[in-house]
Amino acid sequence: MSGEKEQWFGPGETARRVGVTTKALRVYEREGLVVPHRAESRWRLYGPTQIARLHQIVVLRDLGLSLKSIKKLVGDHPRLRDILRLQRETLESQQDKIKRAIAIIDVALCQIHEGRDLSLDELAILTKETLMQQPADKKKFLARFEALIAEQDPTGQASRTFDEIKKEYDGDAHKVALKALMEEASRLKEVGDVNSEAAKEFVRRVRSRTAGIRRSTSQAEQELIRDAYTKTLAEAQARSESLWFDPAVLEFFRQVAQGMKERGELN
DNA sequence: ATTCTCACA
DNA sequence: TGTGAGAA
Repeated sequence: MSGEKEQWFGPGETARRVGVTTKALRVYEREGLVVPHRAESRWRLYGPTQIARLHQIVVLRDLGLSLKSIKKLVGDHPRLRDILRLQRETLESQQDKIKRAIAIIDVALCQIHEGRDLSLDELAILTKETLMQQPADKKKFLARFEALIAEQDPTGQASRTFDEIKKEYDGDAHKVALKALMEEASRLKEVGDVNSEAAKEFVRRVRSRTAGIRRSTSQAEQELIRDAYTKTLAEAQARSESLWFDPAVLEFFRQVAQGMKERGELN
């Protein structure tokens, strides 16, 4: 083909051209990502194929991929699109982690601000409660939830409503407030009286917060979303996936609201 | 300016 | 996932 002879470089020159250290080259070799040729002298020699592969390795590494995943990717013939999708997912999950950490700090700061001094032990408990939840499962749950809504939603109106609800509750302040609400709900549910004044008061309070959403959403859409939720929950439980909320608490308040409706205590 | 191994972060 | 030391 071309008159140009194949060029072979020693470790130093190769490292310089690829933008890594010779140490790194040998780590990649140890992990089975590149196999350089050897001169009689036992010196490593890197040719065009090796250099090309090294370039692939460094670009994937700069994306934050582990050597182990890079090994799988360069060995196979992956579409760049698939690599980027994969990496996007892991970055998103890291982002979730950071967001949860911030939420924990916000809750702690909030309590300190109120004059309540947290011990490290209490912070540890807070961390366990908030950080231990599985972001992957949560995302999976929400994705399935949305998919089921879309399935039964020819006009797309219910999906738009769901999007709005998600946006509405996406802020950190809302998340902290929501967490407080869930804790209160959990305590009320432990009491177990669906007709207690406290439970009914709680329902009224939550409904007043969500009045706007309910007003702008048709009965049919609300039912559609409810159905999708029930199905998603059933599927998740069938796979015994962990959830970040307690479905029993929601069911408890569904009963409270049901009772109130039957007695005409709700509009 | 290279090889290898080992300890260390 | 690399780095630095030390011997060859």
